[in-house]
Amino acid sequence: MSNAISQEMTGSTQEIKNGWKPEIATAPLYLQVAHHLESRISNGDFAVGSLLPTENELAEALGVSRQTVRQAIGLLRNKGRLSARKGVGTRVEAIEASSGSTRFIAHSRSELFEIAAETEFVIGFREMVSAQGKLAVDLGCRPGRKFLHITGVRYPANRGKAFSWNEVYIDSRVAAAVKDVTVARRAIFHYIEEFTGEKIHEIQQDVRPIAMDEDIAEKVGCKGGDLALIVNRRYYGSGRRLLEYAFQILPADRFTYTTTLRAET
Amino acid sequence: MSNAISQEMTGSTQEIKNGWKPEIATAPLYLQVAHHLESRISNGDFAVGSLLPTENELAEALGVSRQTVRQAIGLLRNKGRLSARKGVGTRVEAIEASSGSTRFIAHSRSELFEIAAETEFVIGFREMVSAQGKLAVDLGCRPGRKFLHITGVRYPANRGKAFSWNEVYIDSRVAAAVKDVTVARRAIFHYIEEFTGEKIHEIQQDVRPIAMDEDIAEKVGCKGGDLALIVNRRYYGSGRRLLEYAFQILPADRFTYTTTLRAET
DNA sequence: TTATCGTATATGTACGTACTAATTGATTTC
DNA sequence: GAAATCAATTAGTACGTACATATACGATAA
Repeated sequence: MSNAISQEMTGSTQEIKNGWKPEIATAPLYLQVAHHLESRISNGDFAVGSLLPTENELAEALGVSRQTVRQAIGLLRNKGRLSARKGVGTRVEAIEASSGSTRFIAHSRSELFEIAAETEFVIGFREMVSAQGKLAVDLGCRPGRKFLHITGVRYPANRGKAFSWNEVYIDSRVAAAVKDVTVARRAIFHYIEEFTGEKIHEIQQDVRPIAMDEDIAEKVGCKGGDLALIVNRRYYGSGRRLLEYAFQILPADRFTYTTTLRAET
Repeated sequence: MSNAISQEMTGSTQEIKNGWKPEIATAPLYLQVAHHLESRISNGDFAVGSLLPTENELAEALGVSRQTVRQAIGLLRNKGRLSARKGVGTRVEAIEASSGSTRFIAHSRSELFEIAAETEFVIGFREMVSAQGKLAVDLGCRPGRKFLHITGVRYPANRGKAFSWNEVYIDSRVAAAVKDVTVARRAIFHYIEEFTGEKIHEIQQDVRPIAMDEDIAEKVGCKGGDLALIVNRRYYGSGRRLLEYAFQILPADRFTYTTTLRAET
């Protein structure tokens, strides 16, 4: 054992470069390394377009094995933050902010967190409902199950122009998780995870075009009949129990759904 | 060295279970294992919902290390074919064919291959064009660059109802790759890769809603003004050279864009 | 009968080594 | 000067080990 954690524990005063110091056994090491690298990138410590230190250098500097560094780099490559080429090195990539329309539809669970953190969901209405008919079908449950129904508008964190209309259905068993929330600054399912201690393992998301409804259009500042995207999400806990169902309506002229597909190797 | 490749080379007649035998050093081992597992899944050899043999069993049966098996399983987990739980095992997951509307928008490079293989792109029109104005902007190149412009309709492999209108722009330097193609049964960028020997490393894709144009509507069998999704794709070779730009228009009532977001751990 | 406590088993994490292969840049050669 | 060659560098692949941790199940005790 020669990594920085044990050094920390044995009271060694040797300082790891750039002030990094591993946590005390919360997250796995490769995740800590990934977060560390990510923050140093957004710090500008590793410039976009430049090459990262080599895997061996990083491993030595952070006091972990090269495998662990590779695992961390692998995560960031999946997210598009890094790209690697054999014989060359690992390059810091720009986060594509493709032409004007910002990315506000998530491609991963962690991105949902980030988006939610940058926005505010102002809850305007809430009631308990019993799933019947189309709703029961949408929720994939038998009629009669109780859900907390919440509606509201999502704003950028700085309270600019509203950008989406949101409706959320939460399983009554976990609805207490949001009973005191009037303005959500985190993802709703984050509240649920915190409340139950259980992790949302899977989120199924689908995107469809619709024509904007008259009164929803008014709430998000556009005209009825305008083109929009509706994003449906189903949140499943362990054993594929549906804990939350939500949909979101985004004006099409403001938002585009962008993805980057990469070669595996 | 005790894996099945070396056994093969030394002429050992020992037969690996289920007729698997590694190739002679073309693809990396973990990819071969991944493909092997995938084909056995679609064979029904590993039933959906059941647990795979343990990593150690697979490693021994295939004559590779557990690490290699894990790498292969990791790929298939990313694709959603498998899911693993600590202390339990690795489960074969169903490919979600969510309620009626088939998935015809790719989420990964390999999925583009698969979709293209299941469909036919019937080319109806082709000409050389010089990028000007909006096209130059869409293509992100300076005006005057030459492209081969191809348009046509994409059908299911069995030649049922048309399902999308397609337009493709190919960099003139590689346009020869498709000069003899009138019906494409593979992805266009696959022809380009074959022609140049260079791999398309990155594909950027964005999805937006539009109202269906009158004459395009006619070609895919729906009405003008109907809701549709337009999928733009930019194909980049090494050094982010744009080699191909394409867009595709899909009737909204037939197709939904579905994604599954999973927890990292 | 119910609750609790091991124990076995599975994946997850982390380390190590060794070698392969793509790329770059300097050097040599024509 | 241009082309071929070689050496150094860097990520990729593949193997090994060991231990951590979540889960299921059976044995035991209340």
